[in-house]
Amino acid sequence: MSDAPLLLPTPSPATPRYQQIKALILSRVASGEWPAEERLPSENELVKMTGVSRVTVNRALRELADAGLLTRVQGVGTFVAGAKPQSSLLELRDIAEEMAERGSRHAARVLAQQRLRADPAMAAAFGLPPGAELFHARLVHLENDVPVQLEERYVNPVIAPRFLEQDFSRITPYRFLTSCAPPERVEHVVEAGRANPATAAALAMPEDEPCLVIHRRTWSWRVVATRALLTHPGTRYRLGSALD
Amino acid sequence: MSDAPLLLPTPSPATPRYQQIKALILSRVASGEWPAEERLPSENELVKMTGVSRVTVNRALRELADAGLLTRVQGVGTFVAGAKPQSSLLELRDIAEEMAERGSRHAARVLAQQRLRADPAMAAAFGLPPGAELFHARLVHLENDVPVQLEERYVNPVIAPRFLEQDFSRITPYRFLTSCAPPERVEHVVEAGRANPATAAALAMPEDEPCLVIHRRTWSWRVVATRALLTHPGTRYRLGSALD
DNA sequence: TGACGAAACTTGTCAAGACAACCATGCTCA
DNA sequence: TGAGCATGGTTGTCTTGACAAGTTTCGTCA
Repeated sequence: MSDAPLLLPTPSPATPRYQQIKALILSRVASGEWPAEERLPSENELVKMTGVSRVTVNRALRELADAGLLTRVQGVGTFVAGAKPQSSLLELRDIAEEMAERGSRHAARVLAQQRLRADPAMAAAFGLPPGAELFHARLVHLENDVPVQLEERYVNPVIAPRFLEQDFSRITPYRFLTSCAPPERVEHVVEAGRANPATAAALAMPEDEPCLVIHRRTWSWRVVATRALLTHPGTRYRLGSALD
Repeated sequence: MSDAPLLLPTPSPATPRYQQIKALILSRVASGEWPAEERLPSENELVKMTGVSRVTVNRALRELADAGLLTRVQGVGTFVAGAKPQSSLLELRDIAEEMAERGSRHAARVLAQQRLRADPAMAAAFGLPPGAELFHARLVHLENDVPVQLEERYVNPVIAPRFLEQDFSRITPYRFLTSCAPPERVEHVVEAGRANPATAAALAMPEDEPCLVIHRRTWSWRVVATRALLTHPGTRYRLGSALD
């Protein structure tokens, strides 16, 4: 058993060892090598495998368990947490940040970015006259190359005049917009539906399968700043939210 | 310097020492002895004060910092985290108040109100040991005599010791609980499902019809205060809310 | 006076060893 | 056969000791 390649050869200056252990575990779980309910090697085995001390292995496993990825039972072992609500997707917080916290890679595919004129329903949602100009972007958020959210974003030009110049594969609309105007009020409507052909194609899911749509409006400076329709595959989703 | 009274004299069998350190810090912060922005004693000073090793002090401080109660700066020190800087984004509203604003009449039917022991999943949601005691209430909210929401409410007894004595046909659990402890953090999980027989009967809806379930956890004083499962008929629901 | 640098102090991390609490297994003994 | 116990393996926690990395302070030197 070669124990070298499991960790970076030299104590990498930037990332502590317990983080490397966490990344190691995460990668094996993500790759399917250790499926759900699988029992992990014991702490002592991981010590032999990685060459670090048991305290370090323990800290890595404990933090992953605190985060909900693992389940630990004293006297028995450590297990990959079952398929629970744990595919937390979108948040009130930045979706890219959330993924980063989970150790996932975020990417976004921009499908459209344009100005358009509000139809009566959209105009009413913004409190603007019908035909008023709005900005619009449509993008798909990917977690480790898997599509997890379709974002239809409508923006009041008054709030973010430079919205159309942004590169949303580099900065999420959420992040850009909150930098333009802090949201003072938020409204959410949750809707259970089924994927229409366009949605199914964007999210790489079968047509007519169940999905959840979050309608979100945010106000800034007393006017409706943006409206987002966030579509997720499946019947369950975590609306993260928000602390202090 | 007497170091004895700061910690329990004997290594208390149940609670580990790092937990005792955390409780010590928490109590001083809660009592106002260490106000916001105050600098805490250094790790080495806490070692002298408490008699435990620095690793143990470090773990206690690190976990409190992870929870957001403290701020740590390498080379400088540990500080009590400032007061809640910004507002909560998702405001919770009392369902009875919402109805009043709409000019509807609210009523509630209490189906159960009891104490129970947490199964492992519920215990995990609360961060309590399995078998811990919880309070529970099940009630149906009526809008103009029409059932609109089935509320399954689980409560951490520490937060609301008198929960079982309340008459929830007169005051909503939400209203009572927010009077006990202000929520500082909220988490929502949305789930689309179909009504099982019990739910259908409670909401006077056909069995197997679509419904939306909101799982809501709220934190107060850094612990999980309550968990609510709110079931609504239909495929659309306005989560509400709010402001600064 | 001003710039530089050493020293002290802080937090961040890791190692090695130890004991306790808990669980599963298998063995012994009635 | 069945109950009870010993044993080994697992996680949970703690201590001592150490080094690294960051900040502040203050003294020294130009």
